[in-house]
Amino acid sequence: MFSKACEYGIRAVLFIAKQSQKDLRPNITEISKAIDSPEPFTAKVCQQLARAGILLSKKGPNGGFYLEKDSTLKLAEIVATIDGDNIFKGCGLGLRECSSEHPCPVHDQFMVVRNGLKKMCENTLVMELAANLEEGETFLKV
Amino acid sequence: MFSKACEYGIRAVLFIAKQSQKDLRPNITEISKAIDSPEPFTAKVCQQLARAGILLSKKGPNGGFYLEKDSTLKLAEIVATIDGDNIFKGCGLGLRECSSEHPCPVHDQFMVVRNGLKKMCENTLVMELAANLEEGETFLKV
DNA sequence: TTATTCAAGGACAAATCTGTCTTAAAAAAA
DNA sequence: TTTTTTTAAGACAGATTTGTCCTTGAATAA
Repeated sequence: MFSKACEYGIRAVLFIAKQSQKDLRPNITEISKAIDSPEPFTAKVCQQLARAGILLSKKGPNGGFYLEKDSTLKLAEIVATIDGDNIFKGCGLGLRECSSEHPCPVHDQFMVVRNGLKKMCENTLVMELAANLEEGETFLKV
Repeated sequence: MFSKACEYGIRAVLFIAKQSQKDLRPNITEISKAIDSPEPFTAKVCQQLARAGILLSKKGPNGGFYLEKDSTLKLAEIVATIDGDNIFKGCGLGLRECSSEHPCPVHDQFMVVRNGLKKMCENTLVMELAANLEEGETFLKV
């Protein structure tokens, strides 16, 4: 569904969000340990998210990645930054032009599924998911 | 969402289904022209589907690929054969173990979307999609 | 000011996916 | 039986994704 980069990206952001709620600013080593991901690859993804303004970063001692405590970041923004929005908009069968005027054979069926994914990602707040994480109700690795 | 191989596979099967309804047995050249896909790559995909028993094939003059007219083939079988069933079952964030006992932070939300996709693919009959194609209501290329 | 800690960035390597080419083998038609 | 048409299969090549390594530069603390 999502690329590896996107999976790591979401997991990293959720960990960072959880730490940010505790006024901590994890560095890449801590992040990749917490989410069990390859460190240099995860660094790339976090850098990309920081360039896009999704994450904030601070260099030097006690630096790391963080989010504003009152961030209203949604899942959809992470996905769109890393994987683009083709998953939310593209044709399920790969047609360049697929619309109600020129539909592929599964156009209507896919629209329902894709819109479900889109709505879900747009309605899911990173900070809320991070709160559940904090309670130990959900997990970021294994 | 799906791999290129899977996109071509579905489009190829739908074209073959449509032709089978007319008692025709298209060869690879005709198939890849009809769905606008790279011929040798499409051949691989069709061979894979034939090996899996999804498609039937016949060698020699007037040979080609075909389906039984009363085939009850569903979209889900094509997808599972080419891309595996990870898209229907796997964790959205890539966790090896993700279940209600050990859920990732988006487990419940993804389950809804994934089940929607799964149900849709399991309920969609290739022969019905092919019928709409025949009416010129839907398209397999551009 | 200096040393340390960190993100940023670029070059590289491996693996997978996508796509091509060539040859073999089967089946029908001539 | 021979030729032609077709699928089948394997080796290869390019592109993309995934993952690694090394250097640079910024920021803080000492």
